[in-house]
Parts: sequence; structure tokens; C-alpha cells
Amino acid sequence: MASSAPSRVVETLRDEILNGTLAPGARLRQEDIALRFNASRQPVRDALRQLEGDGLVNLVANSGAWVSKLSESECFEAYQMREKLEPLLISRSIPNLKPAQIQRLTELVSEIERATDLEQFLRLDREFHLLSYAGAAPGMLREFVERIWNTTQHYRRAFAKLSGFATSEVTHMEHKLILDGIVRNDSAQAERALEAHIRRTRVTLSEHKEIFN
Amino acid sequence: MASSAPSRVVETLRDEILNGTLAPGARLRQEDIALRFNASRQPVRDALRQLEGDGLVNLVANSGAWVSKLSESECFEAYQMREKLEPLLISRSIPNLKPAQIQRLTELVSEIERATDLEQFLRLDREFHLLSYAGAAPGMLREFVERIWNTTQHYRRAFAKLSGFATSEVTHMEHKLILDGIVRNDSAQAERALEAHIRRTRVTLSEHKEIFN
DNA sequence: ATGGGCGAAAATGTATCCAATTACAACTTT
DNA sequence: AAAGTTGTAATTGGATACATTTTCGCCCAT
Repeated sequence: MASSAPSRVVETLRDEILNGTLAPGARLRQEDIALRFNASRQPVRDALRQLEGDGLVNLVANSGAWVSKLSESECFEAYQMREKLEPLLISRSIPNLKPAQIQRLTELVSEIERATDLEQFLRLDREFHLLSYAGAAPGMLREFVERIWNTTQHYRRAFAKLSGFATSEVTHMEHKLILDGIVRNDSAQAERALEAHIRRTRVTLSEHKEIFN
Repeated sequence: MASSAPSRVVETLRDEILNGTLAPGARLRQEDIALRFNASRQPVRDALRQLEGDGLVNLVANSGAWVSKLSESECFEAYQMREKLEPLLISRSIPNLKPAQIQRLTELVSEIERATDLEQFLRLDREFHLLSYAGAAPGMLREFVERIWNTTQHYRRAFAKLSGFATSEVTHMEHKLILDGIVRNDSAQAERALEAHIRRTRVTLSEHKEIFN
């Protein structure tokens, strides 16, 4: 069964924004999108509004829609929020993670360590974090964290590209600390390790302002 | 000049949800709203999507729209997020507050202390907090905090009603501590005072689960 | 009497058409 | 020549009509 037209548009455009096909600032014309999906402009407008709600698209009345763009300070702010919210989320998730999920998380840490190309690294790293929250109940907290991930994804890529997708030893150590907290069902340690990981990432990122040009 | 049809709908419905005219769980039929605003259903659909983005409305495909409802644990979670995010926001706001705004904040603390009815108290308290963030740059952080305020507003009212809108001495003291931090340009104190205020409110709220029936 | 399925009514989803707004460009004016 | 103005093209906003989906009452069968 095929999902509704707006859903298809939302899913596709979201993917293209996250994987970099659509760069921040790119214009989104309703008619073009409608033609592309063999639909009329109404479902497209619905889809654009949904994407706006996800923070991925900016709509300006009587003017048009563009892929969202973060300034340096906005990106910094997003990381500060992550630092506060993600630890809360992971601590709510850990007690509910199933053995199979923990197994997968363990594999992911190894795979990330052995990742050879940038897109692979980004995909695995994202999967690791999103899966680590899989035990948390759906709700505002999860929604907010996922939105932060989505809106900063482009800058994560830009930063990784700049530093030769610097999968430094530090990153691996941090991942292992987080994983250890998960495996040992020690929410407090996972929280601390995750917070430290995000904080270091934020500080490192703030030393590469050239991403935002 | 009158703003666009969707804006009028969004503004009006948002007000009615916040002031309690529309209770959580109330159904929102597109046709009814369209008739009421002398518009067609398209602008109404746009408006509902925007309200969904604000977390005030739930849309279910092919079924309908309802005013958002929080469970006890969701409301608790929202307060935990407030506790983490609001202090961050107020510390970013304080350096940019203008003298006139600080003056108004001072007045508000007094007015809150003398508030006689429930709706007045809710309105003044809300104005105090929102104004205390007025110095912060627009962005995700501010958006998130405002969304938390909006989605929890109904439960703030229910709780205040239950406890005789308990404007306890503790509340006044906390407000004064926050204000003192603002006046003395001491962001750190304001942060601490605000966090303590929210935490106490959260704990108190969690002792009144009957609100969520 | 109760449970399940069927059908009609009602609400949402989509397409097409027209109106309103905006942006751009050419033109006039100083 | 530069700045302001006006007109036209392009794009979005809104309304009407139609299709699809869901829902709920009703009937029938067990």
C-alpha cells in the first residue's frame, strides 16, 4: 500500500536535505515538486508545511520556500541544546533497550571505527545515536532531539569533510564509554559520557567557523 | 491591513487553546472553522498544519484534527525540558534586556503578588517569563521554550485551579530571586533561581496526578 | 441479545481554476 | 547617468468541485 502523496514528498525531500542533495538555501518551487511527484500543488504545500514544522524548510508568505540555513550562532545554540537534552533522553531509553538493540549498538561502534568513507561514517554515527534512543517513549523530548539532529546534519557533514571526517581516537573512546554505560545498564555513566561527547564536539566545531560561508 | 487568512486562524485558535476555550481533546473540523472565518478549507488546513508544528494540535491523516493532550508522563517530561532549556535562554537574554523591559519585569513581580483571580495570575506569570526572554535572539532555543509553555499552559491552569492558584510565598520569593539576577545583570544567579523555580514546580505538579483525568 | 459486516453520510484529501502578491525589468524622469 | 516608477511575467494563495477514506448507524445472521 502506497502512503499518501504528502508523506511521499515529505520523506523524499527530508532524505535529500539530510543526505546533502538539497543544500541549505536551495529554493523549493511548488510547481516543480508537484510535477516531479505527479501530484497537484496542494499536497506539496502540505508537505512543505510539515517540513517547516521539522525545521528543515523555511516558508515565506507570498514568496517561496527554501531549505533551512543555520548561522554559526544558531548551530552553536543547537549543540548547546543537544548537550542538555540528549543525556536526558538516553537515560530514559536505556532501561527499555532490548538485547538485540544493544547487540546492534555494539556492532555499530566497531563499524564506525572501521568506517572508510565520509557518508558511511555519517550514516553509522547517526544510526548509533538514534538507536540508542529507541527505548525512550515517543514524545516531545525525542521529537526535539531528532529535530536538532536533522537541522544540524548538513553542518555535521561539512565539518567531517573539513577534518578528513576525523574519526579520531577520542571519538571512538567516547562512543565506547557511552556503549559501556548502556551495556552495564548504568544510565548515569551513559549520560555523563554522552554529555562530554557532545560538549567536545561543540567546542571543536566552534573552531571551524569557515563551515558557515 | 488584515493579515492572511491562515494567520488569522492560527492566532485565534492558538488564543482559544491557551485561554482554555478549546480544551485538550476537542475536535477541530475543517469545514466548521472555514465557515467561521469566511474562508475555504485550504487556508484552514494550512493553519492546522502550523498549529501542529507548534505542538498545539494533533493531525491524523484521513481522520481529523484534535487539540493536543498531554499524558501525565509527557507533562512531566515537558517540565524536565523546561528545567534544562529555560535557564540557558534567560542567560542569553539578560545582557540584551532594555531598561524599560527590566522596569516592566519589576512591576510584574509586584502585580503577580497582588493578583486576585486565577486568569489574571496566569496571564501575568506568563508575561513575566516571556518578557524575561525577550532579549534572546530568535532561534530554536526560544522556539522550543515557547512551545513547552504553550503545550503545558492548560495543565498550568488546571493545577493553579486545584491549589487555589496557590501563589504561595515560595513562588514570590523565587520570582524575586530571578528578578534580582536580572536587575543585577547576574546571569548565573538568574539561571540558578529559574532552574530551582521550575524544578520545584515540577515536583509539586507531580503530586497532583488527578489533573490528567 | 450480541457480534459482525454492509451501506450511507460525513469528513478529509486532491485537482483544477482563478485571484493576489511579488520580483524583475524596462522605461521615464530628473 | 542614476534613481524612481510602472508594467509584465512568474509564483504563491485561495476557492470550488470532485474523489477517497473513514465512521457510524443499521440490518442480518448466529
